[in-house]
Amino acid sequence: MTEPTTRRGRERKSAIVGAAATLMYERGVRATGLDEVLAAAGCGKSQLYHYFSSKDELGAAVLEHQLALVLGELGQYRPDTWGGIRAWFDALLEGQAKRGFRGCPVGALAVEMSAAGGKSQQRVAEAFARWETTVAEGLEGMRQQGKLTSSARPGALAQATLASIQGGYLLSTAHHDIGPMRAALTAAYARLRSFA
Amino acid sequence: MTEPTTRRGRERKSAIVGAAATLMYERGVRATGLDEVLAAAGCGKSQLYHYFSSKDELGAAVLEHQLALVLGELGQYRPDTWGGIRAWFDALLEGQAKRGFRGCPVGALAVEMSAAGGKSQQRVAEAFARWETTVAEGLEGMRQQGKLTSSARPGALAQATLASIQGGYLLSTAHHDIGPMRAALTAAYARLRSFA
DNA sequence: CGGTAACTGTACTACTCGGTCCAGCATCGC
DNA sequence: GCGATGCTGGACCGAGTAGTACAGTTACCG
Repeated sequence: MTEPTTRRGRERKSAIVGAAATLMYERGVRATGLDEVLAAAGCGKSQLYHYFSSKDELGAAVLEHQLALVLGELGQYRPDTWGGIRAWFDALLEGQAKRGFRGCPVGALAVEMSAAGGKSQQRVAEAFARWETTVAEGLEGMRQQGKLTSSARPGALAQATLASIQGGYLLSTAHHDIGPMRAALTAAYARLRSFA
Repeated sequence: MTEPTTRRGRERKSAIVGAAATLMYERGVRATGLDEVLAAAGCGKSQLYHYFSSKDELGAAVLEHQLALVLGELGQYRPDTWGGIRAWFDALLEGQAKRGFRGCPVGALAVEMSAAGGKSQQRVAEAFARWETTVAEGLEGMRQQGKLTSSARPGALAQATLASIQGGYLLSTAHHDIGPMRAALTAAYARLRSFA
């Protein structure tokens, strides 16, 4: 609700969002109690309601936080080169295994928040739109550089790629095995290469 | 817990699972209260605990119910022919739109249940394994008929296909738009055709 | 250094939800 | 018909949860 003005305030708010992000990612949004979040963040309830008007708004901040994480990682690579895409895919696989097969930091929240309807669903749609746009821009760059045929549709390709990523995460999480995600990303990469 | 022996008993149990399936699919597992389920099924709490020992077991029955739905639909087509696969994909798209972009009947539950851990997660893994096997068997048939090259790996292809389906559902649900799912399934089909 | 506003801890409330219990009703073999 | 068993309704309980109230502390600014 209120934006923090002091250094301490900013740190507290950030700690709350961080703790909430971890717990909601691991257990799910609805399964995470505010008391747990506060205990993990090491502060009381008044702070939470000083900065957020409801659990819903905290969820929105968490979604934003997780999206920034994902886009930040993507930003470390060149999504307009074949090597960059490949490296990004490898990083996704490694991250999923390292985090214990808990799924996509954004996608895991997305399913629950989409079902909730209302503003939550709208926020999820926007988050994915930003992710899709980032990927599509990379593909558009490749098309202009002649690395992709002019018949390639960056928007649709970006959506199909993201779908493979999300589906790969989902199956990998269900099986607690990286295999399905690797198969999904291999297929996604081959699909992109077919337009080279 | 107890299996019903009379006709009335079977109908009641079936009504409970059906109502729970609808509600859990629409709102999520944890967001669905037992009282809501019972109200929708038109019976009291003692029935539920006469047939199920916990909400968790009810969830397992719902998952089974939804998987049967999905496999039943798949069974209407010939998953070892190009036309059959195409028709199946079209049916998936149509179903998603018709049900109001609520996602995959199985996948929507899967995310929440996987995060819950324990037996729930195991059951989800098994459900997807059965789905994957069914698709893989179709592809294996195609390979033996020479419709797919011998280098094609039915298991991995089935996983990649399912990943595209799940990811397509997820994005389509987030955007409330069939476009992303269509893009995902188009890519999945093209990937399969590349082994023709 | 002093006042103001931001920040913080915690007790409390109102409510929801999973699960239990028990008394009563239907059903079916004999 | 009649007992045994399966089925049914709903009141009840305890745990947990989102959100509030309020009094006290800390940090910034002139």
